[in-house]
Amino acid sequence: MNCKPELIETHRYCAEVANELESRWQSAWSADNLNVIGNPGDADFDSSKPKFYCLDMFPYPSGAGLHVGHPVGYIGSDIISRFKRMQGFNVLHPMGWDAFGLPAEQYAIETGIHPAETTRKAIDTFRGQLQRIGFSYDWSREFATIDPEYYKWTQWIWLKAYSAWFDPTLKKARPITSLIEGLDCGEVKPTHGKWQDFSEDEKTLYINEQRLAYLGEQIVNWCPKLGTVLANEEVIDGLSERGGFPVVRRPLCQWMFRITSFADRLLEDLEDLDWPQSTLRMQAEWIGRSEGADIDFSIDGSDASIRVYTTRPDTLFGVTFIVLAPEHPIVNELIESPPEQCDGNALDDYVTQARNRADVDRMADAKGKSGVFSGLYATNPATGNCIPVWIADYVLMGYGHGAIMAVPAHDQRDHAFAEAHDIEIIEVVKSKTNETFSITDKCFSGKGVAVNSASEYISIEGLDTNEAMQKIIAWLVENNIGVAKVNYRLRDWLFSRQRYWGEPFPIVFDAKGNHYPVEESHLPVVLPNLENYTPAESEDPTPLLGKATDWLHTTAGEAGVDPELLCPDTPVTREANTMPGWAGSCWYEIRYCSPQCNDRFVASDAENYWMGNGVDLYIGGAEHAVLHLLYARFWHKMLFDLGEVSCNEPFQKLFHQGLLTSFSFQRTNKSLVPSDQVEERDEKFFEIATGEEVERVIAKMSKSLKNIVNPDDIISQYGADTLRLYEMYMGPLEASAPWNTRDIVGVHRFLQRVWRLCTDEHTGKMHASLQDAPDNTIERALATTIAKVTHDIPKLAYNTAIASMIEFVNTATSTSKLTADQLNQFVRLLAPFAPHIAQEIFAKLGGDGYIDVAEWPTFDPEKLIADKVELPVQIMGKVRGRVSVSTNASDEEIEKAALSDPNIRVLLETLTIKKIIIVPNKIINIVAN
RNA sequence: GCCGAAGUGGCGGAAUUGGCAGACGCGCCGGAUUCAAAAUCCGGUUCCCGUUAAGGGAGUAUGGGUUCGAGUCCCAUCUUCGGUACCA
Repeated sequence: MNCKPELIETHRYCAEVANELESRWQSAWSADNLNVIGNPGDADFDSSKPKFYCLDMFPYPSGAGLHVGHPVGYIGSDIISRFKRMQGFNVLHPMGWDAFGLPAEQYAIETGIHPAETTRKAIDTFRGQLQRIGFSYDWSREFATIDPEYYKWTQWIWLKAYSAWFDPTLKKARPITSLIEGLDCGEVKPTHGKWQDFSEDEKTLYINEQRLAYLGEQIVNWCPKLGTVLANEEVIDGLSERGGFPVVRRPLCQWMFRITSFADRLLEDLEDLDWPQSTLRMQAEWIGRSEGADIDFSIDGSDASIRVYTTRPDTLFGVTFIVLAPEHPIVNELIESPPEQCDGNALDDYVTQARNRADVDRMADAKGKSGVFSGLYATNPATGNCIPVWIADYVLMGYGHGAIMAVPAHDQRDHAFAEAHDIEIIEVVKSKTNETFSITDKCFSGKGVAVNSASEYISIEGLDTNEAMQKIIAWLVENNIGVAKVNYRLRDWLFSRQRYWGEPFPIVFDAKGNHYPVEESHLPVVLPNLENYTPAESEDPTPLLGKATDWLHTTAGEAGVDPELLCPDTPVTREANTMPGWAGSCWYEIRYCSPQCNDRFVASDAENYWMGNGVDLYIGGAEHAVLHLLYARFWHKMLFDLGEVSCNEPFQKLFHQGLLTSFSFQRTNKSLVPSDQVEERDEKFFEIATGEEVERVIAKMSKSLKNIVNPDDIISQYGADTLRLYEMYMGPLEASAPWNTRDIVGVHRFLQRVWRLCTDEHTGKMHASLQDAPDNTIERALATTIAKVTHDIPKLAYNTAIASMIEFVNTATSTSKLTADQLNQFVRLLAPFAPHIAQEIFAKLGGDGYIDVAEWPTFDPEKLIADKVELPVQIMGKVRGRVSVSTNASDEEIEKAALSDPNIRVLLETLTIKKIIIVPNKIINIVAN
């Protein structure tokens, strides 16, 4: 007898077999362009078929390569894409690279290697790793944001915004020429003065101020030593996170986007989107629309006044002080000539300190409620009372007018400040429900009834909050003190960076500082090479591209400025700032429709077909819930208004995949131990160095914790199909779950059993045992599985779909009565999840062509209905027995069956039946006592 | 602080509208097979009491409530994770 182990193992589904067949089919798919999809107008493209545009958030290709967390969302999108293809959809499923960004630039600073070189290399690594997982991307549509043919159009879109304004009457973006025409013919009035009286320079200035992309001053965190601007989170206590150098907050003139003009539409249009509730809410809160009033407080002994914004004008009688942000314009004047009661030096110190603190730090000592008295007094217009003006950093310059009317009785922060600085607290709103409430202990910020709210000027005494607000606003307007106002938290978008590795702006400046756009024919403005990438130490913010002097200084003609605007030999300076990382990701979903189009940013008919009502499914991490998704929506709306795209919203349905976490180990003092320094003994974990027991906890995958898992390793051990299946089987796609290498064997064994259903492991041949006549149990199990998988895939409930397939295979294995046709149907169900093994078995069964284009199995609903059903019988909600009845039995029959059950009969002997509840095909509950 | 999400066996997780809690997988236990082991196949596996069994009790973070019936609905509390803006 021959029992050499290697012979027995030869035809078992294992890593070698998986890897062999996976590479073989991947090559075949690629050679036959299986996943290349055409566009409307192409010879073999059927545009009468429904479309499904399934998009992944494209990755930033880091030098470290993929880890197993990256593919989670990609596997999810691949499954539904393959499913839709089998259901007869035209599926657009592309992939590309978000390739501008800081890490490559940092690396270039350290090594001198051009970011393009490292980025291209990283892209190759990523592409290779993704392809090995067997995704059905149409790689012919691949592009990177750093491709000049791509960023040419990023620059072009920016020019569109530069050449547009927001028409407040039509509530949409329009070409800037329509503004100029409107102003010239008097249809549009400037916000101040008469257009005819404007000088040419004033006119230009005014027009420039109206552009959707405009130059504005913004405060930035400048670190002179590092020669760079830092993000808020990179600044800790006024020092740079990297190196600990001083950081100053100072204004800088930069390109901005007028996203605030679109605030209303960005908010309203959220309603029609099929997005996670939590994300919709986060976007809405970020936009932060509020209704209230602007109110002017006159300063005593001066003609000037302070304008504040409030959401609660009804609390005007309770205003006992005013607070200005340290950055408020009046504060500068105070420092220069301090009033009598104001300590100018102390104020100067406070303002300097506050200005250089990040908002995060201001937030940190919320309890301190620091502030300085300004020496000024203002008048409360409702009471005529004289109230002090304070300066405190809990008021931010970036919101409202940088000044507030403080109502300590009804605002948490004002209350804390008043307590700290001994300022009067006057209650002006009484809660309708909580009568025993004491305003000296804490504030009441809800709505209620106005009290203490009458004076010789106006009374709102006894009015409900809403009525009170209306009445006081009417009075404010009548007396020219204030006006109703809608306010947004959203600020205009700062779009300049002083970096190298980003898209250059297609714009130049003349000697006087006037700006001129580069004409489309001269796009792209290509990023010049630099000798080295280290920023220069400097007191003034300087863009890195300023080093490329040859490129920087040119002539209008060479740069491509319209000769009618500027004589071609005029010397000009190029814009040396670059666009931020967000730029490329703001419109990539559009470009995928026709990535090779070179006469337009997208071919209209392709955009029309694929974008239709927007991307049908957009999968990506929740960390992009606000910024990326808001910015992309803004660009899309702008392009829609200007007639460049056909729909109003880019992403119809959005899904966030969960974070893939990993295990880590924690000492008793809560510090973490890298995973390679821990050993497992008897299901307990010990730190090797100390022998101390450590606790296994969930943590993010990180280099320092040594708990990163590389998909390549998993594939070489089990194959790509096992990796795909495991990542989807771990739990719901939207939930975070810890990677546990131990569990992978489960799905691998499942694939082995699938393999064994048709393959003799000794010979590698097809089983002769496949039946001809279908068995009823198997038929029903198969129908159930088809129903479950077909139902679960559109919900992206892959874990339960896989569980039902496992159940089917277990049934098929234990009965061994499967027919070739049943197996064929089953592998078609499996194909979206584990495409390679499914394809191999499909081919072995004599399937025609590729399984990817085979038909999705259907089932006869009749087969799902059993003729008998077992019902649990409860007495007072506890299961005491079970009866078997026919599915269509009447309530009387069921009741009779339940009461005649011996167990039930015994139990009921001492009880009186009050009621019997029968839930059809579910349960019987006898109410008795 | 505020907002959002979530707490179910030893572990990952199942559970249409309130209707048999623990599907499926891992791990563990037992059996078949084997000289033996691996692999495979079959069976068991929430906890407690019941020496086995029949059976009983408890149980979905905690404490209340609604209901014939609650993992699911309501109120309060605790814990964890994610987001963040002292937003007037």
